[in-house]
Amino acid sequence: MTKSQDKHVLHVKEELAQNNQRATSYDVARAAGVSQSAVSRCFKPGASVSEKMRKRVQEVATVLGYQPNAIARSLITRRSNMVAVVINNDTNLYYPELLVELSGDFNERGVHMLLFTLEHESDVANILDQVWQYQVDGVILAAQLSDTQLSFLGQRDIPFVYYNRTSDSIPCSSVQCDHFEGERLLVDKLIAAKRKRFCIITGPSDSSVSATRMQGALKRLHELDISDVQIIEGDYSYHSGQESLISMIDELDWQPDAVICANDIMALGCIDAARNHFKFKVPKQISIVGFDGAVPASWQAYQLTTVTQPLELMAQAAVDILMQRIEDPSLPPEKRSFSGVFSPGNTL
Amino acid sequence: MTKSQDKHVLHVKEELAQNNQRATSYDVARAAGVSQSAVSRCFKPGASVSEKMRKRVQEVATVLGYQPNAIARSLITRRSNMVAVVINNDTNLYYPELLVELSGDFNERGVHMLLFTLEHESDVANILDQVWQYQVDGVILAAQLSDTQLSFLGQRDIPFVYYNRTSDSIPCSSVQCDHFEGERLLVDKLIAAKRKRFCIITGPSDSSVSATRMQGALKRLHELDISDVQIIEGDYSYHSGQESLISMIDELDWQPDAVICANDIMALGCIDAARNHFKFKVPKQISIVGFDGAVPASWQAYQLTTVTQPLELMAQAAVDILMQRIEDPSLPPEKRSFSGVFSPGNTL
DNA sequence: ATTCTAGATGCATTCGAATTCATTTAGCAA
DNA sequence: TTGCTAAATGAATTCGAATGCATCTAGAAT
Repeated sequence: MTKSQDKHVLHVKEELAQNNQRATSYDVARAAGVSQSAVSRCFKPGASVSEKMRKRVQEVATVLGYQPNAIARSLITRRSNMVAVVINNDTNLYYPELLVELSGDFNERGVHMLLFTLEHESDVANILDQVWQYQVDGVILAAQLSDTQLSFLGQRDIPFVYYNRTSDSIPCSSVQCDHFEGERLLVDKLIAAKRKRFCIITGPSDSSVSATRMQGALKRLHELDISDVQIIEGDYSYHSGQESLISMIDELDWQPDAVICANDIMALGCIDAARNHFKFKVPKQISIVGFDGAVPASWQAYQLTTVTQPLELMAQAAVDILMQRIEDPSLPPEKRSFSGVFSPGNTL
Repeated sequence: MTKSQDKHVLHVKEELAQNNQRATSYDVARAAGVSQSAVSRCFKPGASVSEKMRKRVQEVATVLGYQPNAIARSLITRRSNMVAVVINNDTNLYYPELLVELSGDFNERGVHMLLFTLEHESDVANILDQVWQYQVDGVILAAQLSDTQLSFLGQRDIPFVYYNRTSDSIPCSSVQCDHFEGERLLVDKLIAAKRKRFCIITGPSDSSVSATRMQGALKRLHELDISDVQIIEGDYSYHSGQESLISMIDELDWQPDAVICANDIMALGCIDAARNHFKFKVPKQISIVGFDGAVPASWQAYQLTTVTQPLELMAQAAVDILMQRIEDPSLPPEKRSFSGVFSPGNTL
């Protein structure tokens, strides 16, 4: 860089500083004595620019602290490089690994995550408007939507992937753990352990995941001609696991030797209630199984027998499917299902 | 709406559908027979528009499925209504409530969260570039940054708030739990329980939170003239809690009657190791305390004695401080500190 | 009826980068 | 040296909404 050029650059820099402005591609162009198009091209890999130009522009850009404005770029390219992740509160509380994994996978592809958490189901409509306004390239849905809401996305041609959920009436991409099969497997294990009196603690009634799991368990029990089954509704929380077992035994007067919980956290509550409230030996007097492979389930105090969701694979698959559909929107919906992995534990 | 107007609107709608295009404010204007500015004003609360106009435009907008393009708006208003949340992986795994709380608070104010998770500290620089490119209005930092990196934000006048961290050399806003005091309190409780032989399991060496907590504990022990203290480095994980206690006793040959863990999760690992590996009675033979108020710490199997961070208040404070500085960037940095709340538990 | 004013509306410009198209330059062969 | 091609560069336009400014309208005051 010659001295006079250097001066020129510094002059532009000072000018920007005075007006408290960010450097734009025009500023860089002006400072480097080239056109704005040239600057733009220097930041696009594979563009037709001479080595000299690229070096010069990069130098000036560094001095001015220039970085392309992603917002302006999005406007013209019609690609925001942002995806929305819609997740209900519980999902993040019970599987915090999901967000971490998704975030890592997206970042590797230069895609950014706009996070929407749902407190109430009623917030969904509002959130979909936001999603639409922010021109996200795609959406990961880890929350339950109505068919109407799903079709909102479909009609507007926003690629999306359902995580651990699906819709029967609307064609859509999804990634799932095979809850149904996993739960069948657990029932078989309980049977093998000579369990006779079954009890099921479900998740909240509006959870499709819970519904599928419980159907799997019930179907298998039915196939095996077992009808001694009590069902009680929980809400996925540790506390509800405790309370459900207690009211099952104390109020419904039904003493099970096998408890099937719709998720791990309730199973842990259940174990504690069995041990502390009823002084049961687990698994000697009562077997307890969960579903998920939550981290605390493997802690020594519990060592829960459960089926682990391959969360990492599932997240990767969701990202894969979504990104493919963003690249090529004409791709048809795809559903991927992963088998859960049996984790023996010590409660069966 | 007259019949002919209706027809006109539908014509525009069809045109858009054919070209597979989103409706813009121009389309709405064209369909409604008004100017683009008018449409824009109809979506701005408090703008000077007649009731008739507003109604007409809203009608047409609904038919065409028009929503203002947030990207285009950001470009002209220089406000993206997005904030970046930079969080290291562990933070979300150990306190998933934080993201949920932040997200809720921001959404209430119509602000959206761009999420960045950090796997390695080395990613920070890269992420700061992204943050800059996306023109976020502000940043919440729940990850450790170097002073150089902090000053990157400072120089560029991006408002930011440090969560549970601070910098001594760079003036910055922050929200913190008073780790130091909280830890002193725990020491006093342990002393009151007649504990003599202390052991400390720290977090990773680069964690400033752990450092502060441990300083608090050590300072207090020192004041009380207790020098029988062994220190071992953990990494915040359950597993490292277990291992640390085991190697403390088996390898360092130091049998403590009080264990101070830098966080709750390690304390839980520690409890399990004490009970299962060493067959100790907790708290009869050994006291164990943590810090955080993590959810599993209160489970019946553990009932950990700990100090709970008022996470909700802290998140709200962080959002408050940040939003204030976004509205008025001339505001000086502000630091808010919250006392932790003693949670008695049953391990002391 | 005339003047005045506040409110409503439209025109034209702006934000910052990408891209098409036309033009220039450089490199090489003849 | 001339002619040709491919690469490099710049000018001009575009994306979609917001806004300052000028103009127009309607209702009130005279």
